[in-house]
Amino acid sequence: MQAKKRISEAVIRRLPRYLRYIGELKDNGIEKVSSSQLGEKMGMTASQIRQDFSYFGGFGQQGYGYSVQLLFDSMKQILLKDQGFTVIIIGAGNLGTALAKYNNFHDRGFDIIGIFDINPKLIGKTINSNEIMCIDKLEDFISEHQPDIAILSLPRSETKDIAVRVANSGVKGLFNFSPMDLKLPHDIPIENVHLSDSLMVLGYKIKNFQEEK
Amino acid sequence: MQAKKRISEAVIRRLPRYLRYIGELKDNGIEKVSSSQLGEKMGMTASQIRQDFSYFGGFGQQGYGYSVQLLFDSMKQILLKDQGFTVIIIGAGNLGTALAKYNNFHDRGFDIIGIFDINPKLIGKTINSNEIMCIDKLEDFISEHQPDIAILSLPRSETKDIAVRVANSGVKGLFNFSPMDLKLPHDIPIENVHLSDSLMVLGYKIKNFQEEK
DNA sequence: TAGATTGTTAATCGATTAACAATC
DNA sequence: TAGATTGTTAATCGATTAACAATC
Repeated sequence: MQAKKRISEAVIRRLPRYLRYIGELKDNGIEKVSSSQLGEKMGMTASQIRQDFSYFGGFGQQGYGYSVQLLFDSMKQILLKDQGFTVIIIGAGNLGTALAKYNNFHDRGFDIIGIFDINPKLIGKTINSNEIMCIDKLEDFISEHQPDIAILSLPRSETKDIAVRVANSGVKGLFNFSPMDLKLPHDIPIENVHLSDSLMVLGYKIKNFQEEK
Repeated sequence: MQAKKRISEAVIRRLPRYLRYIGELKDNGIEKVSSSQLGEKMGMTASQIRQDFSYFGGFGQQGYGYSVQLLFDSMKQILLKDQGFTVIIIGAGNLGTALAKYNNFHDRGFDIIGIFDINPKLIGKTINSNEIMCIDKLEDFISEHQPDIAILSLPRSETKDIAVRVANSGVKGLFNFSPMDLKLPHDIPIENVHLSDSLMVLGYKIKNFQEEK
């Protein structure tokens, strides 16, 4: 086992991808895999896979490879808390609703336990057995249920204020969909999903695709 | 102007972020900015900003800095085609609908010109003046309107097939929301948005946040 | 002109890949 | 045991930062 060092952002971002591929192997009843087989499948070098896994202690056996089950369990343990994570969604517009109904979150260990909006027409409605609550109840709900994560699917203009409120109340991380870089006085992990940024990257690549060949 | 070399992925991914910040300066009526001012604002080094801009020829003047207007126009020109991009959305479920209503795409130069679904209950409905069409009409529509990009907001099981169909019909890039890595026989740009991967990264960071301090 | 700030080259840092001894 | 494949160290590659001559 390698000496414990800080895991780089690049490595962290590969972990969910490992989990997906290993889960697939498991679902196909495959019991063992070598770093070169997995590398082939994932389009990366065997070396990088072994290097990445070794940051967490290494899960393999020389001469054999990796047990898919062990790899899967280890990766889950690295990424999830024992009970998974609890999540609230703030903003029950189209995007918030879509996210509330998105089953992949639950399947990957993220449970939505509350949905909030300011619009009286939405409050009281139910999405996947979660009743939409008035945003006035945000602080009370958080202190009672201690959700780990708040998903912010709000208009840009509301995002900063609400982010400060949830961070103040003790939420541990933010998942932000507004097209802005949230800067808070609180030092907590924030994951931004900038859909139009991603689309622009795609546009750039399309534009420059032909001439690069 | 630096010799023309391949722009790295890292640089490309920063471009939309530059555009956002420069647009903000412009909206605030600010006329000039230096690399160090911009770096301060964006949380990056002045050196990186100058290096990045120089890949595209450099837009500044020694001793003065950068004209915000020129920077904005240049960045738009680098990222967008003259007429912007045309986009179709395939899959008008919750996520597809949310994306169809998401105004940021339009504001950034991406115009949605068609929406498709397989569900007869949705076909004929209208989202932002786009009527949802039956997926049977996909090929005809594409050959008539030549959209640049297809957004795939489909069930995982449908994604691969539809991706192949649109790529065959001449769509130039894919924006995929299914939790899988699309591998196609066609060599075209694909941008994956893996929401649960991002959420897992956030989970990991939350889990490891305290002990790192 | 003097001061400021660029664009670019060189130095550093970090991430990926290669190599190989350890060992199952 | 012999063959295979890991975990880890060393080498390479690429990206970021620093330095500075060019020049507005």
